[in-house]
Amino acid sequence: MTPLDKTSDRPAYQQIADELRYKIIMGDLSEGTKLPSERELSAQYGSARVTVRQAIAVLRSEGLISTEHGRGIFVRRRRRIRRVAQSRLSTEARRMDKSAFKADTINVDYRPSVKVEIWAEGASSDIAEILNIDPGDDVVVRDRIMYADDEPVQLATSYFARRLAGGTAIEQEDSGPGGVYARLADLGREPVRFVETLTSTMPSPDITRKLRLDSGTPIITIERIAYDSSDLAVEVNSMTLAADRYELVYEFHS
Amino acid sequence: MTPLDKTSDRPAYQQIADELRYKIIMGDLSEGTKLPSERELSAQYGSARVTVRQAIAVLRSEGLISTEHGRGIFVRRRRRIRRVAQSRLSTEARRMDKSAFKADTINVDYRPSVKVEIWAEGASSDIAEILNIDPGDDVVVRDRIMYADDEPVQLATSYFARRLAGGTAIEQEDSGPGGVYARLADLGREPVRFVETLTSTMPSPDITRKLRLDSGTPIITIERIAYDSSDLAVEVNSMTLAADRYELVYEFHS
DNA sequence: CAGTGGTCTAGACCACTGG
DNA sequence: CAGTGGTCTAGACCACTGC
Repeated sequence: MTPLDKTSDRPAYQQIADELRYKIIMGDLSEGTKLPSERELSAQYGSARVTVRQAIAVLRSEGLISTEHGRGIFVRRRRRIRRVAQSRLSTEARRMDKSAFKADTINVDYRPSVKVEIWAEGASSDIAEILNIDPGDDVVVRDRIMYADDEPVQLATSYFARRLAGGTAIEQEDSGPGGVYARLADLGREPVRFVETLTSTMPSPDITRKLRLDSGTPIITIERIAYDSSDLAVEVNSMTLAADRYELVYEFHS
Repeated sequence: MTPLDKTSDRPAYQQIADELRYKIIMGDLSEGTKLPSERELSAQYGSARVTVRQAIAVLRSEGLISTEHGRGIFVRRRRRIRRVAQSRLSTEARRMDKSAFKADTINVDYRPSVKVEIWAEGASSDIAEILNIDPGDDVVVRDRIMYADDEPVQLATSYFARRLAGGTAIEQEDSGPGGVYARLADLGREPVRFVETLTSTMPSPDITRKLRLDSGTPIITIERIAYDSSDLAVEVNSMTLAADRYELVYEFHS
């Protein structure tokens, strides 16, 4: 272990973070490895424990480590789920009766599961405008939490005009073979064009809790609008992904 | 101001963060507003300054505020650049002599600029495999920093087989009308298919410095491979975006 | 139970900003 | 210069984990 350079301008907590970061990136400290305790590090570096904690906070905010109360400090890293935008929503995929999310998880050997809640409510002005209905008109809301090996990895909330989806399997937890898009196709409103708008931010405490995020984990927010062949919007889907669990793939032509 | 609830399980620094977060989200504290100083907050809440600093660190890590040494604490928020994947790379866009990045920035009234560095080097095994050349064969590297109103918002590094790009304007800072893709088209290798793979993480200190990121700002990493009409890769482009400055749009068909 | 991380105090000094 | 955020100390007690 390199001792602190007291003459350096670089603050002690940064020097400590630098050294630990280097060891993690170089693989000296590999995934899952337990770091020395805060008190040990404090003694090793001859700094106050608060200073060591500052260094730990830096690395946690970079997503490199996670701390577990009463257990210790550990090096993080997890496999990502590969989400390929086009293939997952293809008509063929539906024929094979794979929901898009389940298809995503299979290629990395995760066991997928989904918890669904469904209700109807008056549409917000944003949603109403997109779905071409009047504000306050009822929409069917499908709210899902997606799990990989029982860990939550994605939240998704879809909105459909109730005028369209009411009385169909879209209002059921099990939306039937091929999922909701197959049901829209049954209604002659098969979605054929999709527009996804992505942003990435740090999560609010609410999202952190729902997705059980470690600190230092951003979220990716995707707003997807699905259009039918008449270019009318049939679904609005607002998704929130744990960024450390996903890799997104888009393909397009010039 | 609500006083701290000493009986609550919720720690003091979280209660302080909660109240300030609420005011920011509700708009009581609007963009750019200066917060009370740490010492003032410390007095107001009857807590040690370190505790107030902990609350401030929470909000900073959520991207809600930024601190400026010697000046104060301010509410953050900035407009995003809308990056539409397909239209920006269309043949028409090239005909209009708009580089993709400049087109992105115009729609939000930013003044775009780009700093370019070019060199040749032996290809890494990853790059070589994609570009279908031997490892160590020379590649032309175009390294760019993109600015919006003189603030860096994106880093991008493109790789081309030197066998292909050598001696062309691709090796020049100014790659000519329509940019490098037009030059590839001149060579009969026009890129027609693009695959973008996205991830989002927290930045390393190096990236934080280069993009002058506030803490609490994730980055989006995009790896793009461009293929010609024979489905051969002609360019590998590795991009790093300041996530708080961007909104990405993808459109596709089922 | 011992050992871990989580929270908190009451100070101190430094470095930067702006009048 | 006064006021700001940045760093640091040397303690203290709490809450959780696992033997």
